[in-house]
Amino acid sequence: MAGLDFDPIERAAQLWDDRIGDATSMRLATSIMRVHQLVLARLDGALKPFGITFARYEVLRLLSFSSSGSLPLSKIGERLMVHPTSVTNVIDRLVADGLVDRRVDPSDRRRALASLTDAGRKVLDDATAALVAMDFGLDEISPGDQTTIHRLLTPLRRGDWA
Amino acid sequence: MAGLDFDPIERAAQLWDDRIGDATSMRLATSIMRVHQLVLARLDGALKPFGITFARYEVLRLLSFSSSGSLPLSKIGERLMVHPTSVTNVIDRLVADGLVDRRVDPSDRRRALASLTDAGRKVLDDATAALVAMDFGLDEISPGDQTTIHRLLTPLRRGDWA
DNA sequence: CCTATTTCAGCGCTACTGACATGC
DNA sequence: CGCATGTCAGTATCGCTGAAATAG
Repeated sequence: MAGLDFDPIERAAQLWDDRIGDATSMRLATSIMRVHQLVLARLDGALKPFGITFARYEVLRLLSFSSSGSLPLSKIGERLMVHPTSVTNVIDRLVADGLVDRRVDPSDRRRALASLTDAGRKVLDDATAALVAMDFGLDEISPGDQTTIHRLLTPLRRGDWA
Repeated sequence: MAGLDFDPIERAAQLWDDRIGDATSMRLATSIMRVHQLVLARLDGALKPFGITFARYEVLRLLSFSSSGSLPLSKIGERLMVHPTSVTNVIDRLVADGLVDRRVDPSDRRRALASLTDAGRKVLDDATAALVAMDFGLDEISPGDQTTIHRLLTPLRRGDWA
């Protein structure tokens, strides 16, 4: 299936180093693309039995963490760094599947408030157990290394908050 | 614009730790998703003036690195970990833009060989300069840390080659 | 009037499945 | 015939732009 007998990123990095120059950032950028593709496929695969994607899982989780139990769509987009139209789209599907309720905010009728249904909470709990059981697709990395990677990546996200 | 005054991933990790358990792998998985989104947007933004995406850039680069100057589409998919139908799609667009030539392999007429055109080589060189100038969107991370992250992520990709 | 929130239509991209044609 | 390579049709997901409706 794989067919390769070498690390394709390392190979590309060597050629880059020979012909172009320092390959450090090119190598990491390529790594990030591939690791994302790999981990996302694992997460979506684990969530498939529950009929949700990882993007939808993140919305369910965010709703379950909100103190009031509901959040306006704009807040969801802010927290998850998702475009407003994409939030509408994701919520639409979760509502259609009966996992989320949408209602108008009485205190500001421009707003739409989303909250978990009982079915949504059940799916969230089961999905969470599945993800924890597979260590979020990261079990080849030790907990210590996981923490290190997260810490070293944080400067990239610095623009996400004040 | 951002509106947040805290690290949303760190906030989610704290709540996770309180209510569910160890947040190490959940935090890194979420980090990977966000960092990918961020870096890809930077790369695609830098490549937009050249009319290509990062996915197409990777194909151009791979072709330029091949010793014979051309590669069968199946090989491209293998190396870049891209689905066969996606390879066809990407090559179609590169051919339409005049950056890649496609011809039948004389030695095995099932195969399609892709190679760079002169225009493709020019775009590749200019695009490479632009990406190097922006350090592949990773300039908030020191070269040493970039190397460390890449090394610690590698076990995840271990299944990509024998 | 201006602004904030959300929705809608539409476009572009990538991924995948299943089916198919072609050639080894 | 089986197998490999590639294409096509169709579906799903997400991302964005531009425009509109509604409400503060």
